[in-house]
Amino acid sequence: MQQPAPAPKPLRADAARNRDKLLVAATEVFGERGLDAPLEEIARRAGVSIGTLYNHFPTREAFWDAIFPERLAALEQVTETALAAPDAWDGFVAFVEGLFALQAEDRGLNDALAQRFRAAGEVEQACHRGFRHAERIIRRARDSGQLRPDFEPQDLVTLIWAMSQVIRESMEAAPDQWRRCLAFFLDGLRTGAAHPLPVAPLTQGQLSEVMRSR
Amino acid sequence: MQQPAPAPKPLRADAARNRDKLLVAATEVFGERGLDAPLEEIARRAGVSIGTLYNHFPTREAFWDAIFPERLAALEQVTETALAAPDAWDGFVAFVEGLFALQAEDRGLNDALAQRFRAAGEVEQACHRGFRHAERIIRRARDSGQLRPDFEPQDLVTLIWAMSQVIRESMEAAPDQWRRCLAFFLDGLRTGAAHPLPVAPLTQGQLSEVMRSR
DNA sequence: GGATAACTTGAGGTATCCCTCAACTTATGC
DNA sequence: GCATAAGTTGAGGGATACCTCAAGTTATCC
Repeated sequence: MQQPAPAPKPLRADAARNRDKLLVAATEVFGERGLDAPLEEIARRAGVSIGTLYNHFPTREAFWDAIFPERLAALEQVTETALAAPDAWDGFVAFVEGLFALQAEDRGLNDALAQRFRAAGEVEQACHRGFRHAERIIRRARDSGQLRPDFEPQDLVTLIWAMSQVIRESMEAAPDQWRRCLAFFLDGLRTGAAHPLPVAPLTQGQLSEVMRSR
Repeated sequence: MQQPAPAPKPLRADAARNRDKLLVAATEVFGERGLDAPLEEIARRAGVSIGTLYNHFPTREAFWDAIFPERLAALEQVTETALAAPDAWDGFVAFVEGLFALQAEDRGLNDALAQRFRAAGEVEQACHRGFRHAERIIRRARDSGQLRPDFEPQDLVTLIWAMSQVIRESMEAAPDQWRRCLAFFLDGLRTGAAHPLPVAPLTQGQLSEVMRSR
């Protein structure tokens, strides 16, 4: 029923070793320098020629497909913990804190979630699933009366944009600052803090346009 | 007492014309594409060779020094309006809204204020002055009891990082979204909304380190 | 150990952007 | 008008990064 891979094709021993070295290097390099890091740096750090890199990963995106599922699994862990929290607000807070903590650990993930790079394939799938789960966390917190009722799931996207920049800029000099910024933001998301909003949330169309570009 | 310019040197008529065309083009190009726009695009749009561009503006920063003082004057206008507001909180809100509205109009200014590029010379001076004024606006709003007392002037820097990314990402598809995001944030900055913060504000040292890098 | 398919290599072509400078053009003052 | 200083030009050299492919190397199977 699932037809997993058309032709798994076992790799030759040396090729498998090189693939692994490339993946390790790519994880490091993307994590440190972001998703636009030069591929040649990855090849160099893996101790492999640029040709071999392209042999195993014909595009930059192929790396992402190989790297991010694991990272996004960590995110799913965060999601589950959040949904399991006895208090809905605490769950919501745990979710965003966990999410941003992951982004703060990995510049590549930060770039990916901030939509600074067009996700495709596996990564896009996982993002969709993640967003679906986030919706549940948001609705639950709203229904409990603690998260302000006009905070829509789309607003999470905006929040991620905002925090991703704070994380990026303060990463070296003050790696915890994003928590302070988030705390301000969260204080504005409590029902008791809510004042009328001046602008409607992103529409579905705007959302996908925003995702499409770049 | 002031010794304004060591040698003003009147330009030849055609040179002055070219300089103007370059400034107009640079304002457009930086405004549309950000501070890392290719200089060759500016020369092209000015209808002038790349050599002439370098003749008038030997570095990218020279353009900024020529362009931004005017833009930053608009910011000073915003500042004054904010300080003149009868209500201190309204003044604070007017200040941040005015600031981000300017950033939303001009990708270059957005880049500059988000510290995405090392400012130097005139621009840096103007930023310092602007920050000094912002401090007064913040203190005034705190003293009035409306802005939460633990919001420090340094936190404005973080807020600017956050909003600059939101502005950049939503610029085309939903150019007003930043106002919604800011509204959430502002609701968290009212005294009534305040909960204890988990992290201390940026120290002076961290602040200047952050400014130094990139 | 040899044949063969699998894999690796890295020089080199493309592209973009930076910046310079020797040769040319033109405004200006006499 | 003409001499000259002022200004303009754009080819070209330097960097960086992308990606390809013909030639060379190596694991694997018998």
